Amino acid sequence: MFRIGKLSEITGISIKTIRFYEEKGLLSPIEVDRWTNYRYYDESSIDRLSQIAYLKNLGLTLNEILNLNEETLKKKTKELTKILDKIKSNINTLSDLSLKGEIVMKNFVDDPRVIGKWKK
Amino acid sequence: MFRIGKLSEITGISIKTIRFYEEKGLLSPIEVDRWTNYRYYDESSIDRLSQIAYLKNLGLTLNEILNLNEETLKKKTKELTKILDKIKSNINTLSDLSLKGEIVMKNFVDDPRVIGKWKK
DNA sequence: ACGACTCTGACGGTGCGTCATCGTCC
DNA sequence: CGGACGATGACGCACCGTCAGAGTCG
Repeated sequence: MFRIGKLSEITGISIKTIRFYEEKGLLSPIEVDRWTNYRYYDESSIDRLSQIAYLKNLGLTLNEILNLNEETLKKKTKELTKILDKIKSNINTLSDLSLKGEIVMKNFVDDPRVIGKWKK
Repeated sequence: MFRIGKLSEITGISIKTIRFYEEKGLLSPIEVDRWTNYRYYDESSIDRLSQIAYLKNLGLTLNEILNLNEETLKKKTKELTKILDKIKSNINTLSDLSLKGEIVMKNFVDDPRVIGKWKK
């Protein structure tokens, strides 16, 4: 059993973040001293925290991690696939903008036209 | 000259958002009635709002839109490229997880091993 | 007893949505 | 005069970072 500072040191996850995860119901201390309110953890806490960090790194939100199931993963995969396409398209548009040096777009009332520049 | 509701209606951007952009220094009313504090806009406001929406859709943050220049766009392009790779890799990992039905990962102290499952 | 550690609580940042409670326009 | 419209202000969400001011451990 060790305290929050140790858990933070081992995992590289900040104390604040650990407490925040607790608040969200993601990770509970094994024990809490009723007098000092100090939190105590053990090896299983390291596992759980690792799991959270891992899933977060994959792009899951904390809520999704909280309600983890197969459905969650499939939805997330689809979601990421959409984002992927969007980003691809955005990268192309951005490179194009850099080349041309002007912002051409449709606004909500008129035809496409230049409504911004930034090159000197 | 028209008021904020009209601008919102034309652009499809919420009143709250328009006010928020103003607060951030992105878009100012053409005129403000000193007595009622009503904001008034014209055609150029529509252009500016279109521009903001367009750039935001490309993935720029409001701060980046505020300080828009070539450097910003190049940085953003690089940033998006990194994210693209990350998402690709995450999609692969997620599909893999869905197949296996278990969460295998390295935690911070031990070797890779299963520390989570979700399939019934 | 002293420094390092921990506690709770509050505010900040991003980009708004959503009330709530006013005054205003026509 | 009434209903739509506008104003300011505050709280909420996601995910924490960063104090501040207190108590605690070794």
